[in-house]
Amino acid sequence: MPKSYALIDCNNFYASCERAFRPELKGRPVVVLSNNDGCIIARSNEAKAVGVPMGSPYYKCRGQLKRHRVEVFSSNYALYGDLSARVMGVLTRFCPGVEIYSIDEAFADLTNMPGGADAFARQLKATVETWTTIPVSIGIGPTKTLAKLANRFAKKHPRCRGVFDLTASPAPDLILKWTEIGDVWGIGPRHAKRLRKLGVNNALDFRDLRRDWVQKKMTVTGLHTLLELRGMPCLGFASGPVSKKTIVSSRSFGRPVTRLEDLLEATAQYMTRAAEKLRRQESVASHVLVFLHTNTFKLGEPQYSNAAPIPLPVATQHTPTLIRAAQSGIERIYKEDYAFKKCGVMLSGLEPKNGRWLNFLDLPPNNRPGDAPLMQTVDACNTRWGRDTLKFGASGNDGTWRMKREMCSPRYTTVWEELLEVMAE
DNA sequence: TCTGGGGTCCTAGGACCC
DNA sequence: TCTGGGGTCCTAGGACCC
Repeated sequence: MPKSYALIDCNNFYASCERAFRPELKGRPVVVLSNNDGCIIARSNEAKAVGVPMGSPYYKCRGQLKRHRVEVFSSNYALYGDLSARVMGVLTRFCPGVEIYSIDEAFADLTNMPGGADAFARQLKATVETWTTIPVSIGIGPTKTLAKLANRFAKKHPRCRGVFDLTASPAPDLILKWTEIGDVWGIGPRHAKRLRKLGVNNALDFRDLRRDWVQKKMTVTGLHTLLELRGMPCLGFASGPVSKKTIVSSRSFGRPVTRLEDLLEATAQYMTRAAEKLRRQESVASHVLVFLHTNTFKLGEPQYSNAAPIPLPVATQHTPTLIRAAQSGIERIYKEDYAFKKCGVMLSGLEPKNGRWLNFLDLPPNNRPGDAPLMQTVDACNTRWGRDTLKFGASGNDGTWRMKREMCSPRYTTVWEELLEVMAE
């Protein structure tokens, strides 16, 4: 029985979020910057139309943005995360199976939808937009890769009005031919370049290649893409949350950092975030990795980068233990007289908190009876009264290394003090 | 002055085991 | 002149994704 997968994708998601509480920005060019106001990472259609490039450094296109009177925002993940949850909430309410793929995308299984997938998708799109203000596009295909491809087509062709069902198309090959090879999901810039040299210019050309050749040159991942384009599902569909296998928290600094004390503070702060994510998915970590590096864009300056692995005797989710491990790693690899740009932590060797083998090392003092209730209390307070209501002294107070966010919009939906105010007369 | 952050999967090669 | 065969685990690096 052939499947019908839908890919629901929010249009210009971060830019659309900035408009949610600023309706006067509709029809105006809007861009959103990465952390530290570094690069342009989201653009409204109007910003794309005036030629603002994706991914380029903000300081390089400041003049252009000003000339076109583009509205510029620092990224506001509190807002985007919350609006994402609302969009996903609508999808899970109406679709039988939903796989949340990223902050702005989800797959849904629309096989055997009464009334047909296309009609259902149009209704779904209208509901998401009415309830959240976020515009979405929906592509439907017999595999995830083809649903992605259909989604791109839905976005680019006004006649689709935001929804395109490849399984109901009279000429699916034409849609494949229209899709450039580099725009196929799973084919990145490297493979695209190689393929173009061989005259493989679009999804249709690729689909008709020999499978053993593709497997040899592009490993089984390339083979999966090939088969998916032929309509054979190779990528699994996971409704429900999937636990991460690694958790990373890292940031570039707002200014160059040379002092060990600042690096230790930042490390504690990042580990606090990583450990929160770890507990949220109810895992424990048995391995910590810390890393730091100088600014690789500064070609004239002395460069240094290093990483330190720290195996833990007992897998844990206890923030102070994880902070101590990470800081010991930083002390090991720190060198004086370098201007550091970034550091970070990674947790790996993750296992479910319950349902793993215990050993005698799990006893005190490695695992004290008070540790778990302490972390539960900290998490509960921070959930109820806001992030960092309770925090660890090791992460400091107002370190000047913290990131730059000079054009941040209010956290309209997650912080009481920043709620939208409306005048009624 | 100013260039993001967080993931996954695959393969090759080294270390180590019997 | 001559130096096995078969495994596992780990890490680094490449490629891709949002």
